[in-house]
Amino acid sequence: MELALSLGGDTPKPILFLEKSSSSSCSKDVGFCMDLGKFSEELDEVGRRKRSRNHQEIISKGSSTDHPSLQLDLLPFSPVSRNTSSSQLCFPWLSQNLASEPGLTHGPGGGKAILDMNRRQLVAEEAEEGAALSSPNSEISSFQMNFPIYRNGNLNGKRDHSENYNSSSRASDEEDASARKKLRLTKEQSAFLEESFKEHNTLNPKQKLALAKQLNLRPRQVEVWFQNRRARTKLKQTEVDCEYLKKCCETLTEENKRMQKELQELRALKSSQPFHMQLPATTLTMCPSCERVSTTTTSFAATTATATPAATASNTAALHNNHKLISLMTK
DNA sequence: GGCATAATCCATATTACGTCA
DNA sequence: GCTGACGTAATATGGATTATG
Repeated sequence: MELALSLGGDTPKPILFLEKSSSSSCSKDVGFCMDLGKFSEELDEVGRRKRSRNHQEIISKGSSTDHPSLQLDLLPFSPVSRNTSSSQLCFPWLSQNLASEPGLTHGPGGGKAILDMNRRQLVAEEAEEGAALSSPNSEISSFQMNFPIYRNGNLNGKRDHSENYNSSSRASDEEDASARKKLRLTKEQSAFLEESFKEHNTLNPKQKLALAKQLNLRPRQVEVWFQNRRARTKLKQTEVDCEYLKKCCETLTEENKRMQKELQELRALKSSQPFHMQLPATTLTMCPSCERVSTTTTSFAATTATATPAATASNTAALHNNHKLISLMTK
């Protein structure tokens, strides 16, 4: 399915060619490649979501768009057919559409370059990666965007698995077609994505496409990167929160211990006091004005100490005021 | 307007690959 | 060279939201 990408949908280099062309396969003004890229991505997305459920849905989706020439040929790229021999992957529409495209006048051998690139990549890579990851040696590499593609750490020259992707080794490596490929982003790409993430941790479609174009990645890769980045951020935040709660727990435990100790001391003190000084006095008081009954709990000593007639009268007045307030509030 | 369906985006869990000690 | 740990790209899945008929 993702071979649609090899048409240049998500590949910046062909975009430069094709944006200028008046697309015969696309009725929109956006341009063949951008639109096709979106379509490819949609197919990719839908395929990813639906392929395990019902491949027929992909067909129906494809047929409902403005790109009737694409949908049927994309079907072989379902995981079921991942083991399909790359030599069997014939896409007549690819050569027809590109080679015969009137707008594709990009210098001598340009169309052939694309075809060659596609052919190489068809052989060299899984179809799903298609032309999104173009060979640095491609004739059209001069149209490279700001961020060239480096596979498998080739940037630093630490590893060079490129030979694993050439036709000779790959041809005998058909059984590996089902193996998942993993692109290691370059430092520049990661840094750029990080900067973008700082500005906004979610992407709208335009931003996604722009980033993808600028970084020479597929929009889906940008999307996945942001998803994973959000997940990492959340994970780290969770760790920070966990640490904070852990410290809070420790603090509270310490405080609990301290208060338990204090309680024990108070109990010990209480047991050493005379009985009448120990118990708090709970008294029922009736308000003489509204005849409300309220409970007041004070220490016996405090009760006796403040039980002068004047104080009692003042307390009664205050109590009645409280009752009036309560009555107003509860109305 | 209410409903069903599809499409899209996102979060989350998981897998698998690349790197390094 | 082998191996395990780790980071992370990629995948799978389901929920929420929105658009469409």
